[in-house]
Amino acid sequence: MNKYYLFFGNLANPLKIEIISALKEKDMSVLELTKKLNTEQSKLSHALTSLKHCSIVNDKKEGKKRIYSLNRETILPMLQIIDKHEHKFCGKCRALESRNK
Amino acid sequence: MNKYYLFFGNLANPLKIEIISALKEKDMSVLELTKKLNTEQSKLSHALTSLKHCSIVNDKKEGKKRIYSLNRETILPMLQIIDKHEHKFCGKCRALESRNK
DNA sequence: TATTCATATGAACCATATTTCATATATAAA
DNA sequence: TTTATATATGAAATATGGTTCATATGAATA
Repeated sequence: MNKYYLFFGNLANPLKIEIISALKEKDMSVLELTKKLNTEQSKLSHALTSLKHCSIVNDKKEGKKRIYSLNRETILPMLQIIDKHEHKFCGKCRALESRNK
Repeated sequence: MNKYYLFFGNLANPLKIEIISALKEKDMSVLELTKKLNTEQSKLSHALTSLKHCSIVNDKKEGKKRIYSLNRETILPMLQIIDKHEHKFCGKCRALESRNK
C-alpha cells in the first residue's frame, strides 16, 4: 500500500492521460503521438519513459521507430472504475473538475 | 477522460494513501487520524478536504467531531487492480519503487 | 455566555514534478 | 561513411502542489 502514490503520480497528469487515451485507440510511435497530441517530442519522450517505468505502457523497437502500447490489462479496468465513479459520485458536485484543494 | 488526472492527483500522495489505508480499517475522526498517522491536524484537514472533493472519502458530523469514511465502492476495487498490477508487472523492475522519471 | 474541544481555512513558504532547450544516440538510407 | 530521421537524455527554468503556522469557525459543556 505504501508506494501506490508513485503509480498514481503517473496518472495525475493531463498529458499522460492524453497519451493513455490516444494509445487506447491504437499503438503509436512517438512521432505519431506528437502529431496526434500536438505536443513536443521531448516532452512526450519524458512522459513515455515515466509511464514505462510503471508498466503503464510498453514499447517495442521497429526500425528507427519505437512503438508504444497501452497496458490494457491494468489500465482499461481502472478507467472503467473512474467512469463509474464519475457518473455515480460526481454529478453536480463536479469533483473531477475541481482543483485538488 | 480529460479530467481524470484530477482524480488521480488525489491518490498521488503518500499521506493521502496512508489516510485511505487507515480508513480501510474503520471510520475515523480527524483526531483519531492524527494519532494513528502521527501527523499534524491541519495537514490532515487539508488532505481530507481534497479527498472529499473527489468523493474518495465521505464525512458526517457527529457532535464536534467529523467522522470520515472511505468510498469503498470505488477505492477497494481500484486498490485491487494496483495490487494485481504490482504483482504481475512490477516484479524485479520494482516500478512502484522507482521515482516517476 | 465563556471556555474548551474539534476541525477548517488562508497565505506564505517550500518541495517536487514538468517543461524547455540543447544535445546525444541509434538506426536506416543515400 | 555521411546524412537524415526518430527518439532519448540532462540540466536549468518554471509551475504546481504540499506543508506550516497562525487563526477562524462551530459545537458542546461548565
